[in-house]
Amino acid sequence: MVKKELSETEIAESIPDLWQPLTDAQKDYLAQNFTIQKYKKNETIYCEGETPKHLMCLLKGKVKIYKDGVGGRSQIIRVIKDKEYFAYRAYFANENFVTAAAAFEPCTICLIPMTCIVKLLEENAQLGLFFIRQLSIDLGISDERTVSLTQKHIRGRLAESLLFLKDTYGVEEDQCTLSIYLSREDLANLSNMTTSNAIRTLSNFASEKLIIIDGRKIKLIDEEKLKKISKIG
Amino acid sequence: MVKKELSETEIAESIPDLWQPLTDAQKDYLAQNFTIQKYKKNETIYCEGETPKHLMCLLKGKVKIYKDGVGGRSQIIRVIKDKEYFAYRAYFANENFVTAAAAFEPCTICLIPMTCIVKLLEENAQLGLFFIRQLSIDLGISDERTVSLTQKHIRGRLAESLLFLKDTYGVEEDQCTLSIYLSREDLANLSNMTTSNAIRTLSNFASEKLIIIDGRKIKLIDEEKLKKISKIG
DNA sequence: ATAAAAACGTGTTATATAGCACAAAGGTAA
DNA sequence: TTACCTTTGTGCTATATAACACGTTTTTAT
Repeated sequence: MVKKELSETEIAESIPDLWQPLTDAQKDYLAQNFTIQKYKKNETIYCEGETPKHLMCLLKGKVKIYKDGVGGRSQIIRVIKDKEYFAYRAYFANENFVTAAAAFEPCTICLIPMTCIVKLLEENAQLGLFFIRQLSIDLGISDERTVSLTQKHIRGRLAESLLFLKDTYGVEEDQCTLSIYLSREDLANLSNMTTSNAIRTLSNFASEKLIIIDGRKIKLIDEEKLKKISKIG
Repeated sequence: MVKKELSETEIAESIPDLWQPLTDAQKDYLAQNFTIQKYKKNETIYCEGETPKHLMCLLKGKVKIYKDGVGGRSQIIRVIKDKEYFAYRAYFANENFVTAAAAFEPCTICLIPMTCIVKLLEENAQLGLFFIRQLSIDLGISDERTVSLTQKHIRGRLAESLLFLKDTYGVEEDQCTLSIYLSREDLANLSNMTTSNAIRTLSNFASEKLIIIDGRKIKLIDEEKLKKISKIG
């Protein structure tokens, strides 16, 4: 494995939204206080109940935020792609984590102590607006998701998840293969259904020529139809 | 109807969390820019799809934030009690409303143009922290709720709603009658179930002596048992 | 290379909850 | 009062989806 250390500048370029509103002194302060951490595939990043200490920025990889509910069933709440921030909500709400986070793939994460962030927030209002915007977007998504997951039928929920994965992580060069290869179980946990129903429904979509499945590789063929299925529930 | 105009000071006292971090000049600015609006019982406050323009602070009354989903089913996303702020999320996310709001009871609402708020935010970092905190709390609740509504069984969801209503709106002098009188339909929409199942489950709780129902009046008798039912799903 | 363990796939059954129909009660308006 | 509409309540039926069991394939570890 080639391991290249990321330079300070490279880090900064990776996290422009947060970095940009800062003064030079503030940038310096941040640069002196972050650490880099690597996580293996499927490794837990934080657990439910733990006390949040750092703002995390995903520099490389893919992360799931999930919650274990009743009867061992797990629900994926949201997913993180590179250059996104996470793990800060609970700190701001003055709570322990109510969710857990794990790496879908090998990840590189930049950690910044929340105390540093709060210090910067007290002197830089633009930074505050950055978090307000991010939290507002996430809250809207969460509200939409509550209704989708409770009211749509299985086919609608799975179609929605497939489209959502395309939106979030994009596709490969062929423009239709999802760039993320999830297990059937993760797909089920994302879509609020059992693993067997995810498998069955995926097969149905394939025989209806809406998608092509090759192991964990999923090609979206008829996106319009999938959107329709997602919409009508 | 006795109509008493609220004085500036009274308004200010009603909204301390937002008011408190402001300088005198900022308070003055706010005081010159708010308006008061009254809404009748069941009146719509804003609709899905509309463009948000004002921060709203509920001075008096009770409000539901809801979303109409597939097949005419409505889901109550959250409820607002007096002295709480709402309607600002969509503006910060630069979206139109994805939810609607309506008055459970006659309401008095203070409206502040979001442009004013943004102006204050740019010069007052403490105010930013207020919104960050509020959004963070709401996002946590929304995440918890997603899992509850999808994974718990009917009894668990209804028990949770009853306890939630007690937490939010409190009880009357007898210490057990919920201070809010909801229709069975609203109770169902809060708990993600059909009206008939809300009625049935409520009756079951009553015959199990967990609650006493008298029309829309609900007394919580065995709160411990309700908590247990809510927890195990 | 081989064993062990995960993940995947499929058929069958069980069940929670939605859907529907209809009656009774309560509130509202003329 | 009468009529009317909404809300509440109840029984029955239909159905979507979970649960289970079991075989096959793929991945991982030794």
